[in-house]
Formats: sequence, structure tokens, C-alpha cells
Amino acid sequence: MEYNHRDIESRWQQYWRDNKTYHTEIDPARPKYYVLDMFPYPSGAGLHVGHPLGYIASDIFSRYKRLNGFNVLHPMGYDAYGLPAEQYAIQTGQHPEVTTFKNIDRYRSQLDKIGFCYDWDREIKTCAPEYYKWTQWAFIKMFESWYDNSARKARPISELEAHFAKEGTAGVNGACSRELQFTADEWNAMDEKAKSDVLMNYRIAYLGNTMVNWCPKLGTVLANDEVSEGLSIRGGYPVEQKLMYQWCLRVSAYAQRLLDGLDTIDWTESLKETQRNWIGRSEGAEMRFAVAGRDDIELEIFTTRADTVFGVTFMVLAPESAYVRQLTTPDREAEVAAYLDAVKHKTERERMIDKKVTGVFTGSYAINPLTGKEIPVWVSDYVLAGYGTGAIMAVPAHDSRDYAFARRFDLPVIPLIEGADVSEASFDAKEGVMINSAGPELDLNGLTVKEAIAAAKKFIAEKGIGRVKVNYRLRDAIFSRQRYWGEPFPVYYKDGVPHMLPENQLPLLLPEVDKYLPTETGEPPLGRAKNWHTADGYPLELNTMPGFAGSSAYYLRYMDPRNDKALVSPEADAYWRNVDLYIGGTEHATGHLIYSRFWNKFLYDLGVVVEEEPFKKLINQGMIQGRSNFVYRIKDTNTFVSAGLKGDYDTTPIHVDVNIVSNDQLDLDAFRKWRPEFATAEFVLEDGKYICGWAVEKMSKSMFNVVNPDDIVERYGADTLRLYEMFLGPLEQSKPWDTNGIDGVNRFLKRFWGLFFKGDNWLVTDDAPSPEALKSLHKLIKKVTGDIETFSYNTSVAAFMICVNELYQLKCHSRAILEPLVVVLAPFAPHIAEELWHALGHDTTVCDAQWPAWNEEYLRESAVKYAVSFNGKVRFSIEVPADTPADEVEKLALGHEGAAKWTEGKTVRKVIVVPGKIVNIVVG
RNA sequence: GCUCGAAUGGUGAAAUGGUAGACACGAGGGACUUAAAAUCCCUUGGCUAUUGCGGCUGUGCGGGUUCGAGUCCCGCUUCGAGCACCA
Repeated sequence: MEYNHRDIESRWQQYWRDNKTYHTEIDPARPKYYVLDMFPYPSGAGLHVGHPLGYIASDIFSRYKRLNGFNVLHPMGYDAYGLPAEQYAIQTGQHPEVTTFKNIDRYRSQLDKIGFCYDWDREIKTCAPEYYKWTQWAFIKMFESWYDNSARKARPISELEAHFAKEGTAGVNGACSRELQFTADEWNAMDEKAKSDVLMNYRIAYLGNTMVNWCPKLGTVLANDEVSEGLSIRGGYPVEQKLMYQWCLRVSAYAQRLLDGLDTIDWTESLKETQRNWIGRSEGAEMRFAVAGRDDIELEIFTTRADTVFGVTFMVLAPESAYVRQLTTPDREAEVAAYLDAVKHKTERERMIDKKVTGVFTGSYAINPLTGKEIPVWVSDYVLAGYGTGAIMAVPAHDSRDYAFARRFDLPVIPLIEGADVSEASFDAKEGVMINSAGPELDLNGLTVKEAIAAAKKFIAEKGIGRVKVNYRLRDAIFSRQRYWGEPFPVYYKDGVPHMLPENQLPLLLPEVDKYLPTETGEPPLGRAKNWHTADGYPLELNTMPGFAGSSAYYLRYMDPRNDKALVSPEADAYWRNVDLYIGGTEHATGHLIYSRFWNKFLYDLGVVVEEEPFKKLINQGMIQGRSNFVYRIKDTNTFVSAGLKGDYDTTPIHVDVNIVSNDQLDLDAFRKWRPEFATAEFVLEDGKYICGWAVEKMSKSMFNVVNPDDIVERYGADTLRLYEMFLGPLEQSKPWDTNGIDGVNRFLKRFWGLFFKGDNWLVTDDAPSPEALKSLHKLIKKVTGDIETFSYNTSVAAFMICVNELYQLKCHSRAILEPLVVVLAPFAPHIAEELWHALGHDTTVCDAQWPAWNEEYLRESAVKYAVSFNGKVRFSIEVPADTPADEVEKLALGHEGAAKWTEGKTVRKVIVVPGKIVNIVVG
């Protein structure tokens, strides 16, 4: 029998399906292990070879854990709500569900061919009502909760209501949109609408009038992580800022816990750092500045540099700040209004690109609390409304933005740090010794910046002009989308006040609409749905939830996917707990991976889940880029010149389909057939071949560099694809797909097969294995066991190749060697392993075998070669029996004729023997 | 600007502080074959010597620690990633 991957792979895939080999149940007798891939959005283009990289890695790990006796949960599903299906629906009128399900089928058939050990009985789709019921449920729970900063957890909103009725806001330390103060009597006197507004200020899921990223082209708002440099991530359309009444999630309440939690999980440092940046904690002080001639208003600002108050020479307000209206004096009114108007008409992108310094004076003066001096208050768009208080104290000497502003409008610059030259630029570094920093009550001169910050903060707090404050960059997540293809909100409105549907009415099904476009009156597509109201006629919410809603808790649903009583039963949650290993791309660092952690912490506060962090260990697989091929057409001809000779001609490079190129050599006939205009192509060859040029680019249809895993599986087999993707390089690194090396891996599998069969002859014997063969095997087991734990799969594949080569040289066909070898290979190449496992006479699946242990006995060397170095330089080597003690080795080394030569006339100061490796002779 | 990574042959890459370049691709040479494919064997960092089977050099650059540094420390360069008028 030759190694026939087509026959072997389809047969065993069928067997695993029929026997439910990968079906998983709770089993208290065995330890659990949960391995998860980031589930895909099923796009119309299908999978390319880059997608399975992470899936293969997690599959190997799952199989390895199973062989080691763990009860492994390894599920897969689909993140099925998304913009592309809806955009397609708008164009074609086809229901997004139809295209989504079609794409899911395609994905499934592609995944099935690679031989993954998913438990498909646990498959989920985020667009299925029995799934999104629990997305809606979680939303209701968030609506019915507030975040208690003192207890550092979410609590039922009913407790807050009870507190208000008894004591008003006294003693309440809740995360909120605005600080409120009222008494119990005032609360009790409020009508239902007023109470609703107050509670909305505290709810974790709340309706808020917030500045949002509005994308006119997509007709929807977007979350911060869905926007980059003023453009939408999906589609790259311009995004503008707009004030809208939207559902939001109070993610910011969890900022500190999201930050602290990072220290408890095993993620890469770079990913943690990305999240830390995104959360953006900054410690500083909030300070109040009095306004000259005004008793009714104080200007509140946030600063991280409390030490620089003596250098404040002006104040700046964000154009959107409420202070602007309050502080503009009548004589400045016209000019300020003109400025605000000009700013308003710029998109955020224009504001970012246009670095021109602009601003306008309000006419008011604030009073520096430390010097008592009056300083002008300006308005400028370099101050952001959404961060801190929307107002800043400007210290031009030590902040480059303030410096630019001061220079533009001729405002004074007072240096505060010794030796800082501020004649050309500001000195922004947080180091040095303070000068010019003494006032009637506080003297910072002579202190270092660090000391001065602490002293100033202390003073500010004591004098009651401010307080120590921590600010976060992390914003609340905007949760409404003006789209059709998403989860409907379980919300109806009664007299303009939002109410949640009772739990027994979930799921609220997504209604049918005639078109997937906004209504004529500009309402979201759900405005077209017939009978979109409750049984008593109250209107339902028209927005739908964003893409990240369905992906935020999906890992919990896999634990108990068919439960219609709960998101996850306490039993299932207590057993599976959280994801032990999560594999996916870095692109979700500030989106899904923040939202999931937030969502999980919220459910943890509710007591629904037992673990506070959802993903214990996370590996980011690198992206697989495309490797494009080029042909070179000589200008104005239909003649193509091989890459090595193109320097002799004036040529234009043209992308050529990588599927008609093999090892950079062009298939000429296939090229002529590829496109009509090339049918008559002529070629200038080198050595009778046409060699293509190449470049690394994104894998995409337009570059003709998309490689479909189905083609690789068809030609080489899934086992080769799996091994090759792992062999390509370190898992976490991005790399171009390059089919050039795949033959080497395929050759290895054929050789492996050749240890068992030669033609139709069964070669395996019951001979006792030789010490050499045992050593080779145990070296491999040790190496692979260590590699899997550290995800160094590329070196594991190399180790397999070495081992098989050694067994070939030893002509070893001993069952005692080959049987464990099959088990060790099984996670990597499950089909061939299963085939050979059964050929060896087993009738159970190789998945239930026992991972072999290595035995150090077999690895012990009979003799050790020592390289002898002379002051660090290798001069000669000696070979001694393995168990020779160190001092004996030393004697032998010194007695060697080489040593005599090098130590002649010198004193031997010391001899270092490194076990098994080196003898180092130091002379003086 | 701040933060985090990375840099090793023609290529993808290996190397608990211990003989750098495992393994694979590519390239060159050879065997088998009418021929090709497939398979197998040898060579392959650079320079130098190949009529003694060796010598020199070498992990982005400059220092340092060490008997010994690709690996640790300090200072640069370049590339990649994240954040960014965030006060």
C-alpha cells in the first residue's frame, strides 16, 4: 500500500463522525481542559490557508491534552452577525440569513477536511434565536444593575432605588455619567420619568446622549475600536462625531478591574500592553480654578502635572465644553460663536490632519490658586471634550501643545525646571529640579519633579482646591447600531421611558423587513417591520446590537449550548470554569478581548460564573500573508521575460495567479489558458524555465495570491497541510504563505509511512528495539512533549524528521518503537496516525491512547565529547566515558597533547568542566 | 512623542550563558533511468586552503560583565506593532 492521503483522510473523518469520537461530556472523574479558537465570521470568500493556522495549533494542543488524560472541551461556532452579509442583502435583496447560512456550510466543509477534533454537537451561531436569547438576557441584567465603586462590583438597581428612597445620594459611590446630588425627599417626589432619568445615569446598560462615531456611508454608529484614524475599519469610510441618544455599556466602570486583571492572566506582554494603553489609566489631580469677577462658577480641570501650576499662563476649554457658553463675555460672543461654527464643520479626520493651531479668547480670566494671578481663558479644538473635564490648565513651558498655542497667540512661557531651554520648544520630560515655583503658601523650588508632583497634590487636597483623581481613556461602549442584521434589543417604550421585556418573552425574534435600508423618515431598518410592538401595543426598540454583543460570552455558551433555562448551568460552569487556552489574532485586542472580559466580570459580579477572567492563557497566532508572483511583460509586446533576465528589458510586472506557479516556476500552458489576452504569449526563458518574481503582500483576490486549503488538502492531504503550517515558523509570528517548502513535509509523511509498509508488505516486527532506536524515540518524545507545552511546533516537526531519518538508518521496524511514535505524531497528523494505529492491530481510536513518557535511561550517552577551550577559544576535543567524574575529565584534558601545547610556559589558573559540553582552561 | 517587540546564511528558521546555523526549502554535484518524474547519496555562512583532511572570520552597530555572550547589562541604528492634540 502506498500512502494514499485521499483514501485515508476521508475514511477516518467519516469514522470520527459516525463514532462521535470527539463528543464531550462533563466527567468529574477527569480534569477538564478548555481549548478555544476565536470563532470566525463566515465571509463569502471562504477560508484561505491563513485561517486554519491557529485552529491547527489549538487542535494539536487539544489532542495532546486528551492523550494525557484530560477531558478536553474544544468547540467551534460562528460569529454570524456582521456588516458584509447585510451590505450584500442591501444590494441583492437576499435575506442576510440566507447568505450567512450558505457561508457557514462552506466554512464547515472546509474545516471538516482538515481533520479537527471539534465537538460539533456544541456548535453555536450567534444569529440563532436560542443563542441570542442569552445575549438579550445579559443586556437586561446590565440594565438592571449599577456599579458600586465602593464594593467594586455590580449590584441590582433595586438596591440603589431603595437607598435613594431612604437617604438620597448620600453615601452612594456609583459609576455614573454625571455626579448627582439629591435627598430622599427629593427622590420620593420625582415622577416616573424623572426617576428613570436618574437611574439611567447609573445603569450599566444605559441610554445616553453621547458623542458617537457616526458613519454616514454605513448608516450606523461605531464603537471606538471599529474606527481607526477617522475611518471605519470595515470599508474605510469617513466617520464623524455626532451627539446621539444611544444605548451604551458602562465599560468604564470596570476600567480598574480590567487593568488589574491583566496581572492575573497568562497573555503575551505586548497584548497586555495594548490593553493597558487602551484603558489608559493616568494618575493626576482634579483642580478648581476660580474665575475673576464670578462667584457662581469655578473651572474644573484635570492634570497629571500638579507640580506645574506655577507655570500656568492660560486656560483652554474644549469647543464642546459647557464652560464656553458660561465664560464668554458679551464683547467676545461673536468671535467665539464664529470659531465654534468653524470647528463644528470639520470632521474628526480633518481636525486630526489639520495641525494648524487655532483658538479664540473667551474674555474671562481664571485665577491661579497658587499665585493669585489672573490668567486668560481660551477655547481651542486641541482640547478634547471627552477626556477629563474638557478643560485644561496650560503650561506652555512643559507641554508641546500648550507651547505651540502660546507661541501662536503670544502668551507668556514660564520655565519651571532648572536648565530647561524653552526658547525653541517645550521641555516635556518628567525629570529635573523645580524653579520659579514658590508662592505665598507653597514652595516647590529645589524639589525633583517627582517630589514636586506629590507635594503639590498633597497641598491641593489639603487646601480643598482639588482632589487626587485617576482618569481612564477607556470609554463606555456604544451599543446601538442602526442596522438590521443584529440582535434586537428586548426593549419597549412606554411614554418615552424604556422598559425591558420580561424574561419569559425572550428571545425577541428579529422581524422580517421588506428592505434592509433605513426608513424614509431616517429610522433604522427595524422601523419597516410590521407589528413591531409589544402585545399591549408599546413600540419596540428599533436599533439592533453591535457585532461584539454576540461574541462577548460565547465561550460560556459552549459549556452548555442547548440549555434553555440558563446561559450556562451552574454545574457546567463549575466544571468547565473558563478557557484554559485561547488562540486567535491580535486584531481583537481592544475590541472583543476587552468586551468579553468586561462581560465576564459583570456575570461574575452577578454570581452567574465562578471565574473573573474568561481566558486564562492566550496565544496570538501570526497572520499569514500572501506571497504574490509576478511575470514581466516587455513594454508594448505580449512577450514575457523570466525574472532573472528582466534587467535587460523595459518591463511591467503583472500579478500572476499563484496557483499556476510552482516553486516560482510558471506553468506556461496554464498561463496561456489563464486569460484570453495571454493566449498568444511568448516567453524569454532562462535555462528553459520561466521564473517568476515574488513579493509579500496581503492575501487577497486582487493580488491573485489566495491559496485555498482545499487545494492543498486535495493535492498533499490534510496531514501535510497541518504539519506544514506548523513547520512554517513560530506560531506567533506573521509570515508569508510559501508553498515552496511543502514537499519536504509531504516527503516526511511518505517516509514515515515507509517505516510500516513497503509496497504491500507489512514491515513491522516484534523484534526487541536496539538501544539506538530507543534513544531516538525517547529523544523525540522528550522534545515534542516540551515543545507542545511551549507551542514550539515548528521544532517538533523537525524532531519528527530527525527521528524518522534515524530509524531509517537503523532499519528499525520494531513495534515497540513504532507504536509510541504513532501516538506522538497523532496530534499533528491525526489521519495517518489513526490509519497506522489500526494497522498495528488496535480497534480503539488513537485519540484514546496514552501519551508515552520518555525514559532518561535511554537518553544517557555512552561517551561524551568534550570541546576543550583555551581562554574561551576552542582548540581540540576529547572523548571520555559518560560517567567520568569532572575532576577526571579535567585531568584528561590537561594531559592531552593539545593542552600541553597551549599551557606551555604558563600557569593554569583554573579548569572549568561543563557537564557534557566544555572544558575550559584558563591560563595566567 | 510615549510604550512594547524584533534584527542570525540565498529563503523559512534552530540554539537551559557552553563547539552558532538543527530541520526544511532553494542551489550545485552524483547514482538509478532510453528520458522525465519519483527516489537515494554528497556539498552548501563568508573568505582562504583544498598534494596533510586545516586557517581566518562571522548572529544590525559601539561598549561592558564573564573563563566563555546570538543569549545578560548600558548606549545607538533600522524595522514592525500598539496608543496618541489623553493635558
